[in-house]
Amino acid sequence: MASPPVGQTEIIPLNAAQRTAVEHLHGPLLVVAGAGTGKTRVIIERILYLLDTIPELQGENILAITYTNKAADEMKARLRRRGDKRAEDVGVYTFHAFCYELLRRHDEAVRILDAIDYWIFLRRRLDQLGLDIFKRLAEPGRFLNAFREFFSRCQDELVSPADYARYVEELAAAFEKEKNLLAEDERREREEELRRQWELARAYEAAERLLAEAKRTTFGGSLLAAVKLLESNAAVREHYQDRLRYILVDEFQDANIAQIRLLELLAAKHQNITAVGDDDQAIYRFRGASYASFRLFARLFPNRREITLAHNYRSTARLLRVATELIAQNEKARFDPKKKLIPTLPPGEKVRLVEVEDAAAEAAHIASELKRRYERTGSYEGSAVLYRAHLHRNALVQALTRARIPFVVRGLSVLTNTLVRDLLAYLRAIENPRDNIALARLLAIPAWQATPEMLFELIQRAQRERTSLAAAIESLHPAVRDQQTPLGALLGLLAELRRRAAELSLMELFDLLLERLELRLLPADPDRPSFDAFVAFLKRWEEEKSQTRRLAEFLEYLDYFEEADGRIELPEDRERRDAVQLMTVHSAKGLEFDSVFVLRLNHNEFPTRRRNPLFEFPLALMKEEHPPGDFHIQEERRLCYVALTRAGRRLDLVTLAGERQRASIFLEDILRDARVAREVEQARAAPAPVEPPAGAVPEWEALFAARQNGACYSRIVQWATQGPVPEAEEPLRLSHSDVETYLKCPLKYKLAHRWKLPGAATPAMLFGKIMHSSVAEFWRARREQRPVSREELQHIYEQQWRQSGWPFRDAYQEREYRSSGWEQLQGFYERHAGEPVAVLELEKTFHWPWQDVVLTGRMDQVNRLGERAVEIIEYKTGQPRPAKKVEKDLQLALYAAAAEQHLGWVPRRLTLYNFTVNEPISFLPTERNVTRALDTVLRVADGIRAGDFRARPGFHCRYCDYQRLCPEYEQPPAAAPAGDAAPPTEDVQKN
DNA sequence: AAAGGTCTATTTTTT
DNA sequence: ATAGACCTTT
Repeated sequence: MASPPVGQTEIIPLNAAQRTAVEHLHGPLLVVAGAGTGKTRVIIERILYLLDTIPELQGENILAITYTNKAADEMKARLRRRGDKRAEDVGVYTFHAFCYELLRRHDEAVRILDAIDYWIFLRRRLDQLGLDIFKRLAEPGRFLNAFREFFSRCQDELVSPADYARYVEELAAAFEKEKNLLAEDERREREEELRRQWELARAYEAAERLLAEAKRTTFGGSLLAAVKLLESNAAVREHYQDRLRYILVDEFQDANIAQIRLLELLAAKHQNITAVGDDDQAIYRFRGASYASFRLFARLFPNRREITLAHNYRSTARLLRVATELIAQNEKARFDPKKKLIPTLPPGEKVRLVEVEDAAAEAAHIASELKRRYERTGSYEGSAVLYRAHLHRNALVQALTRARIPFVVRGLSVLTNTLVRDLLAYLRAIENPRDNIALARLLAIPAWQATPEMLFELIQRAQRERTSLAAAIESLHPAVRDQQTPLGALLGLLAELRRRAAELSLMELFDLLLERLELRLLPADPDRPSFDAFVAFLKRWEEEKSQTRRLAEFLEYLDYFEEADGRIELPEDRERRDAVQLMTVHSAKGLEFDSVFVLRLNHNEFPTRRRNPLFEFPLALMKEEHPPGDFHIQEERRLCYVALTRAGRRLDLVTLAGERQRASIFLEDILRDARVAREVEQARAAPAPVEPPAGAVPEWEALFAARQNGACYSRIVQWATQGPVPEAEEPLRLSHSDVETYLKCPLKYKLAHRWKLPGAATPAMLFGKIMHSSVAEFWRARREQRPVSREELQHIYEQQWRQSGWPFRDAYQEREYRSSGWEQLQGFYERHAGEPVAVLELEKTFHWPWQDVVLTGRMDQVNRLGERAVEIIEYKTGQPRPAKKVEKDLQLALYAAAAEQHLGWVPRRLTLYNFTVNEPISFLPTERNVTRALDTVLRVADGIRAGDFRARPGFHCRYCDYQRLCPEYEQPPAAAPAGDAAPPTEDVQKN
């Protein structure tokens, strides 16, 4: 428990229902135990009662199953406390740990891959998955998460690759029969869908085969395999059936079909199975939990006994009244629609419902409430803030940091920690001397004594000399070679470690790095837990996952890890009690707090908007009936119920009431009945205090002050948000891509175009360049009246590849790009080889002074159509866009304007030629679109001149090079805990 | 009322 | 990239 239990302690005697559940001896038992009714206690007491009552019963005859390791550990600890050997021997497992052990008896070598490692496993074997429709050259891993989720869903439902293939065969057969009766477009649609299904079935089969060959399995796979083993192997089955005389399952509402089948098999002989849970708290449907686990249990064990625990020992009566009213709206979907919690505590305070203007006001409100309570009680213990999605906490984290309120965030990746990011920057700069982003980060570490101005100067020089930042340092300061200057020392350090990287393992190299940096963290350092988690991650990789143990392989792994949305989480912080707990509602399940805030109770936030998976698990394969009503809202409502029932004495609900915000339907649920509404006190919070300037977190410098030791703690985020900016050249020069970059993210524009810090090239960009220059070569020859044969074009193309090289590591991607590029070029050749040449310009650049800016650009090709009439052609690689989108394309509209108003042409036609489809789209931009494009340019110019460079996080961040420098992805340093964090005892020398 | 255009935000999590 | 919500136009 995250706080001392407010409810029933073990001294209070069991109530009648609890006692009946504990003392039930023979046959199946279903315990429907609402929130706070002492369900874990019943399980423990029941195990102890069985051991006491049946003398010949051994610990190993009892199996207790939970969902999380944490729950299992807690149960073990409570059994151990009994000090009874038999109680200690009771098998307490998670479902997956149990299956894993079962499988390992038959194959010692089997290992389980978690979701991220499975993603990486598949990513490295993409070429063997037989992908065609679900192949994306620019983003090879694009569909892997969807695949992984789908495979896992299949396994939850006990559907093997062979089962799925059979299902698709049936679909195909049905289609064959009907297809002559179908209208043309419907037939085509069905064919299309069938091909997708075949590919899905093939990929599932291939993925499982690859896992088996590598002696790996997944969580879902291990469950399916365990069930198959028990079904097919009588000896194993009977062994377990004999041994397991009593089986108890906690949180049964979250069981999926495979887990229920497993239990059925294990309990077949003795039938002594106890399922405990609360269907109102079923919140894991999205990962396969059955719609109706309780109903399935009832069907499998018709002679079960059923007990309902209704007395709640956690929450005040008022609070329960509100929570109960909410969940009652799920009526149709509930196992027992009438179930109600019975309060045992006094009425207590009213539930508070507060309307605030926006996210900042929400954060400010919660922070000031917390502060008020602290002033009253002298502690932050026992308070939690719960939210639906991690994103909802961002403003709050800032507000709490600013207010110096200690807090612990669950599920935060240490990859957002400044120190960890710095160490990673060192590792990256060691591995790749041309990694400018990493080096920029390092330059902002005080120990190296660089300034933003120095960085800008270096960037300029690197650009002029077409080299890396590191090379620019050497050429700017020849003195660095003798390592007398701080920058020289930095380069020297990187070079030394780079030399050693060949012979040292990752951990050896990392230790050497720490030694050189003289990084010393005191046990009480707020960064200690993040640092430790990071080191544990490195170790674990080296020992369990790596082939070579070398830095290069690790960085490849880490890139994939991040692409797969992997997080390195802090172990749960049991020590820091005097802190507010921030977590998602999901991770709050099973916990209780004296005081709970639930935030963002808004339409489309909580409940979240409905979203369907890319690959829907087919209804036809589902082994259970679908529940009535709107399942999404029901599940979200259960989640909200979980949130409300975490609270003991105080519950604060917060909703945004800004102009475009609607309240959550759950608030309506609660307020609909006037008698319940009376238990809620409604208020409107004071307007939010004025926010500090964009992106600024003023206290960072103060928070850094305590961390002066070691050559770490980069100030790059402050440089990026508050530091000086190189003077802009006036008039401002803007290309279409500058404009688009600024619109996407002003901070990215600032770093890429004002700082001019170059990001890394991407495979897609390289491919685009190769295709463009191949075509330009082709037209250049044609313009000179030289016919070009297909072989010559191929020669040109291959020449381009040779010149560029492939600086990326993914050989599969290169192969695919290379062959697909040639195929596309041949399509282009078919179309244009015989065409008369009308090329007026190739790669025509322009600088058009317009109003107070200069518009720049480069037209791929301009064809002559008449006296002054021209066609402007742009070539594109990658996913084609529909014609409608193309017609509003900013780039082409600007080119049209430049052609007409600056180059003296009459653009008759703008053509976008996409290589992928080999189908040009031609149009003439409307007056309106041109005006709009030019307006956009002016708007952007205004923003730039006003110095508005706020980061705009979003979808595009995924492939943004500057993420490693971005304030949106870096947590402010934690406030040092008052008092006990002594300053470093020695002033560490800085290199 | 329907259609089309524009804006906006893109989960939750265990093993 | 994409879907859904919301806004505008017909």
